[in-house]
Amino acid sequence: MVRDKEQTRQRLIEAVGTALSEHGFQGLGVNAVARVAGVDKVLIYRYFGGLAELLEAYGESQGFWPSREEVLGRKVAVIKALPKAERVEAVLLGLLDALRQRPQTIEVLAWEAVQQSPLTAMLAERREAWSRQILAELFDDAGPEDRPLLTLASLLVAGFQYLLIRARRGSVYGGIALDSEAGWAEVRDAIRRACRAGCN
Amino acid sequence: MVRDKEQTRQRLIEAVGTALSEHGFQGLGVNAVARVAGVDKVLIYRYFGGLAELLEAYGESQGFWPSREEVLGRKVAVIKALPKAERVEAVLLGLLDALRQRPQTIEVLAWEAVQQSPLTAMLAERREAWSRQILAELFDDAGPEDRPLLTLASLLVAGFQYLLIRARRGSVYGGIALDSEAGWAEVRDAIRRACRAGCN
DNA sequence: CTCGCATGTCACCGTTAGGTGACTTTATAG
DNA sequence: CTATAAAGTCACCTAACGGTGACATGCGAG
Repeated sequence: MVRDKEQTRQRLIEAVGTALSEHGFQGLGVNAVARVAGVDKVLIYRYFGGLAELLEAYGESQGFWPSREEVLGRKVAVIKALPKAERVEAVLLGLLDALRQRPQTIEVLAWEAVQQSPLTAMLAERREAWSRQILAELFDDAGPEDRPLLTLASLLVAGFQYLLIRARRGSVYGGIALDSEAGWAEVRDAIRRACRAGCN
Repeated sequence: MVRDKEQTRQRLIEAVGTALSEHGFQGLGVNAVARVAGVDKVLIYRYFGGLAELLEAYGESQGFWPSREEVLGRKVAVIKALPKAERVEAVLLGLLDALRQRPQTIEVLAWEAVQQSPLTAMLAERREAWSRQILAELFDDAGPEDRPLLTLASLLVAGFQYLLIRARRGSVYGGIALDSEAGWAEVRDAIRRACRAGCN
């Protein structure tokens, strides 16, 4: 044993991610996390106060939601110069690809969709704040007349997030092959088409 | 006590629906269902073999997935005469309204999205079969060139199903007010716009 | 009427969960 | 060296779960 409080805290936080990837948010509990961390569960209470606070720390430490750079690349200025519909397209496709790299985030999204608890409420609020921020940054020239376009964007995000959630375990949805790159190429194509519809 | 096997079976099946509406698929277990039915849990094993088979019976009894009439109204012939994009639009809007009337079905959809089990696999397969059937009936004239349109349709269905799932407990997603009729009107409008994009 | 079987009740088992108090070990300040 | 407080271990509690065997009860055939 190392007898180092900070390191043990860190191991617990990482164990949350591991447990999420391996067994999903179901079965995520004090006992499971402690088991994965190889640590006594009582330390969760001592160091964090409880599972809720540990999960909160996990949410802070990991940027479990992708950063703006991860979604947009480094070309924010380029994107801002595009017409609105193409801006939406760039954000959506970037977000899709970023999320596909983050199984733990998808797991949290699934959780959020299914359970309402103080923790998931916090995560949901953070996600909403994130989208408001993107909006403010990339669409500062948007007025009420762009509301339909932005609603369409949210609907499309909802759509591929749902597909990502189902792809964790299932392999096909509505004829789309979720386990093949070809299937996701079709999804990307559908997003592009839908965005073009938003402009008029 | 009534001492009527068939009636008790029926009460158990109905209790599944009640338990689903009241407490969600989480916490749906032998004990909970028996409690709601006001019946001893051992009867679930005696009459059905176990919870899985009881749930299967629930899936059969309730048309928990809406019928074609419920989605399309009685005007199938009229819809078939429309251009493809408008046909998609009619199906999607009909499905959205039908699902909004069926909280239990939405609960099952959430479940399906989150847990992979023999039962949810069966439900998922049934849903896929349903969509294949709609496709065959309404789009018998569709060729490979319509594949993008149908992918877009599936993406939009995924989108509003996700919104329906979140609307059970949350109230806002990506700026859309899920607890107000105005929010859903925006969603419907976005679906219409996206469908129009599919034709070219 | 009464006997037998179908119907329904009850008590109990093992397991797992969240949670807590009391214990042991180790680093370090004095 | 030693006292002490932090760090970590252990044993145990209650509750809920899925599941099962033994029991009580009422209906209907003979």
